[in-house]
Amino acid sequence: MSLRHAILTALLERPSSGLDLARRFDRSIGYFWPATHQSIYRELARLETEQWVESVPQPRSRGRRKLYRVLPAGRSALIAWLAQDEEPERNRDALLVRLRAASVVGPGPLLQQMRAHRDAHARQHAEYLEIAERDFADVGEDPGARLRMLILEAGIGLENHWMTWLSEAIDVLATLDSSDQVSDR
Amino acid sequence: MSLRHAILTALLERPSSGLDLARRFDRSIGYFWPATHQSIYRELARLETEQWVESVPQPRSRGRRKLYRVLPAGRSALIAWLAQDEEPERNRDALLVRLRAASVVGPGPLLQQMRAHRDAHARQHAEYLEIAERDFADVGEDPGARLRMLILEAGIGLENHWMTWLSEAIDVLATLDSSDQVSDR
DNA sequence: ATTTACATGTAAGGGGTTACATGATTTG
DNA sequence: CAAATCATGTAACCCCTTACATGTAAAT
Repeated sequence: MSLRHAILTALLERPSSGLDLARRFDRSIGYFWPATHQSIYRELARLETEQWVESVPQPRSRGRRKLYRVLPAGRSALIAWLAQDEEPERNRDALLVRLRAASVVGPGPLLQQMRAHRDAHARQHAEYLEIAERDFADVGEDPGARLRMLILEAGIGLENHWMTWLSEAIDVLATLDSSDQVSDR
Repeated sequence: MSLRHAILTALLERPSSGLDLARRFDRSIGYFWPATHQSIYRELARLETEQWVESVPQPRSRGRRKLYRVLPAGRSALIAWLAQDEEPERNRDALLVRLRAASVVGPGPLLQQMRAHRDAHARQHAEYLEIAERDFADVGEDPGARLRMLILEAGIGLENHWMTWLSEAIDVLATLDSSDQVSDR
């Protein structure tokens, strides 16, 4: 149930159209709460019926652009949501399922895939570092910026963890593979 | 689409009833692919109609216990799935959404929650370490065991990342809070 | 005018969660 | 035999994904 709160947050930072939101998600909040334009539009519609946001049609603009803005009730709801405490959710990780399967039926072409994952995480890591340099080089005293920087650091650490672990895992798998100790049955 | 493959893997490791599977999930595969007994039963039913598994009713046992076993088609399907490469999926993380919201409307009682999260991750970390000592103290040469150990190490590293990051984040938040630089509007 | 790009939406389906329902065997 | 426990299953709902559809303005 976090999409609506992510949207409220983004709209508080800057009133936007649905598509703008989708684009902004792709390079910030979407890193830890991915959302397509479809799900964003759906949620915006709900938020509007609940009077948590309002929309103003923008004539003389492309398409049927509408600008969304958070209403006081939406702001209150966001603050109320922050006050609820929730358990840490367990994340699903298909790669670990695959590795577990490999421990039973043999690794097969998994080594390749883990290299691809390692590279993907390395790319994401690099992207985060770029953002850090570009947006947070001199974070200063602004508390909002320091919190956003914290979030980015969570992402950096996470990618770093996966890069490190995947490198080690790849080494182990390569050894097992070459020594042919894992057969297919 | 990984639940079925997680189930196939678990059943290959040991033929089980649905409830047994659910219990085993809670202390192994479920760490990275949580599943309730309901979802497991549903998936088992599907797997059976596809002839990927078979079930043998167990009379003289409690309830209407059925023992599930993987059929050759299921084994092949699992191996085929291992051969497909998939992109790393983006994990959703509500806590980071909350932190982002906090950067806009103020942290409120978030500090408390982050302490709770830190403790929860510390507990999970400790649990993983126990498992490592109990089950992998002398992992030896068995390739299957080494792969399962790798998976555990991924979990340990992950929990470690969150413990570390949360500790730092808590420090930063505490500073911001006490210096009252984040107001509620 | 037609095409391209922008912008909002609809529809179908999948997978998971939660709450509830039912059947069968032990236990007291 | 009643209650507790084990075991399987149903139903409703929610959110997300994917593919498709429609409307409006700019570009050529």
